[in-house]
Amino acid sequence: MEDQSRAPTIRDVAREAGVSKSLVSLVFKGSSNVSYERRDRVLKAAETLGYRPNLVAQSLSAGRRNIVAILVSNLSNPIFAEIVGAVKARLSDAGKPTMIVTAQVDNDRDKGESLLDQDNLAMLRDLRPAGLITVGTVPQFAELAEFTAAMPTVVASAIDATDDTIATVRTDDEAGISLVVDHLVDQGMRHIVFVGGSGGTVSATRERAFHAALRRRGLEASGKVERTGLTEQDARRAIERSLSEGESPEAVVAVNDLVAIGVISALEAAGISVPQDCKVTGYDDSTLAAIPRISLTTVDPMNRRIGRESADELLAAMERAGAEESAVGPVHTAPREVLIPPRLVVRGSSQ
Amino acid sequence: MEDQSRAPTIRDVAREAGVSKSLVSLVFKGSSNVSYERRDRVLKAAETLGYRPNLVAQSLSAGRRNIVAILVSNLSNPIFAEIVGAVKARLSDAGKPTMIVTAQVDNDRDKGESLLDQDNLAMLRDLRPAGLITVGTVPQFAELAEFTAAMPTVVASAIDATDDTIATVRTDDEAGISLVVDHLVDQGMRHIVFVGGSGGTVSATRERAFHAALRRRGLEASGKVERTGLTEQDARRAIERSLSEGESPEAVVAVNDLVAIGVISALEAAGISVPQDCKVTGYDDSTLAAIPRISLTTVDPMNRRIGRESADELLAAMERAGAEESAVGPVHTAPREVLIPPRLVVRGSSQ
DNA sequence: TTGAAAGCGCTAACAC
DNA sequence: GTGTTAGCGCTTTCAA
Repeated sequence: MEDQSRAPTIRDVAREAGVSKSLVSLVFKGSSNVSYERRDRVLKAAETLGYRPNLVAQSLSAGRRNIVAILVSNLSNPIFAEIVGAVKARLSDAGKPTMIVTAQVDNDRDKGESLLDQDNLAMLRDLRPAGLITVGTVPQFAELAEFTAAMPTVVASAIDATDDTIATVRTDDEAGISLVVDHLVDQGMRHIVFVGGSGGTVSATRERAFHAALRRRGLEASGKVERTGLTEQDARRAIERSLSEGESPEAVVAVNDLVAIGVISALEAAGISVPQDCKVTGYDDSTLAAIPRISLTTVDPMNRRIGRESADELLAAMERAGAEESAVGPVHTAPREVLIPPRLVVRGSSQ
Repeated sequence: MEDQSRAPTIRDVAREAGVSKSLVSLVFKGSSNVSYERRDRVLKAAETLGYRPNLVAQSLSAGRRNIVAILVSNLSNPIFAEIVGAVKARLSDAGKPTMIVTAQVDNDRDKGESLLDQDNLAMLRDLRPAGLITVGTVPQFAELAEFTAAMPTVVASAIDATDDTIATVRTDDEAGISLVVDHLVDQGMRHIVFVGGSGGTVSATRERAFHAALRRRGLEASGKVERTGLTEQDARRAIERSLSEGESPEAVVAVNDLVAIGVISALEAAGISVPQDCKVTGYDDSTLAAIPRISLTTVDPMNRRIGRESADELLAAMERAGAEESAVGPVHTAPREVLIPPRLVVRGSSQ
């Protein structure tokens, strides 16, 4: 048993193997310019000592930044778990260690305005990751400029990108909204209301898609829009208010599942039963939607695929960045906006 | 505008202020042994240069480890967001920067067995935080031994602690289960079934509490137990199976909200309506429970309070650890197991 | 191929 | 009070 009082360093390994520090470093970098015999000695020594390179020291020592940071918008959306899982799996396969940190925490003190977690960002910055993948809509995305300027960045499942050096991988909102609108129109629905968020690019995009889809079916006149917050409660209150002052719709296309559930709650509280009197659809295919008591027709954004392709985009961007250094001119290919075709999931709320 | 090509270092600040590196370091540490005039000069210089200490370098340079790590079990439970939010708020107030990382990711490749994310742990280890708070049940908790041995640790909302140097802050399961059992028995229920997980300390603890509560009401004979996985689907299937081979219960106490919802689904699929034919309760007071279509009677574990008190425990433990260094003998107070009294939330599923 | 030496940005004795 | 001097663990020229 070795001395466990302190983690072994590269120096310990060097001594044990009877070589220099630098040689050990080379071996762990996977350099090919090391004789087989010495590489073996080093590896053996590391093994017996239980040596593991110190990532912090690696980060500090200029340049070497192998790790990829995954910045998750927040902890309150289980959807992100799928995306992050897929991202991580892909990156692992490519030999890239990842670090998952959250961008923001739901602090009830500053209710409403969500803020970036500066502590986390500071740490991340000093760690100098080789690349960054943000998952979900990150508040104040522009504040990440020092990251996005310094390393390849991919935005997954959001429309945050502030400039065209950032690739985006997200659901094809147009296609998704089309799916539900067509599904409803095919059943004879004419007076359809879109319930979306009041701010945010996702809501805006889906709202636009809603109008486009109606137009395509020759129904541009009959589309109405209701804007609310993006939670079940907000949606419920907004619909309750709106019901009290107008006629009830034939069908509702909600911007996401949570809002859809709020809509259903409000409708049923007003004696309008779903789907008999009004059909409702969501977007996300969250676990909620599948619960029989809810049984919500929704759009599956294919989160795992979003994650996988985000990782691929980042890998490609990192490769490009690497090539650029050794090339004469910039080998820059414009980063892409990858739209993942979604899938309609029909359940009880719409038929 | 200063040179933006590289982040300013302590050296730049020292030069700008006309002092030595160490003085700058002292100022940023908040040492009182610095003349007012020089402190001011340093602060001014830092300001104009836009200097910010490099956390990685600080971590590496022995000893100084001011940051607290918050290790979140996983990304799929929104409950954790509340706890983490409260932890972070408290720690921030105490001037402790925090870093939130996830312990594990739902990787569908190793379905079933969830594993610790070794990349994240490696990074965390090398960062040498001053303290650790784990939130939720962390798989393979024993593997965190090198952390728990090296720094004050608090387990929030789980029963993971492997030894008595680790404090635990969690819901008082006994009290919580008592609340629901009493609520049901008071309504005349006699044949009550507990549906819990097959592994895991939380399930075991609540199951024990279930029996104790029945005993207290003189009903020890009538309690039955059904063990399943901890998801809605698992629970649904288990109950469907069990219904096909036995009589239906008067009431069900589920180990958590998700399981409760699975139970409700299975019961209603079998034509047993809730709450008319069978009452059901959950545990967690997740956002799900409040949705009108679900309207689940449940136990609110007071997550924000769990978070707050976890932070307090850690702060106390860190203080003790600090004092210990300068004291003659160990000033060790046994770490506590703090039980937070929960609150019954009565909704439609039980009345 | 290998080793020596100079840092990365910061902290912490130790002197002055 | 303030500056000097060693490192923390690692990478990376640059010679040999």
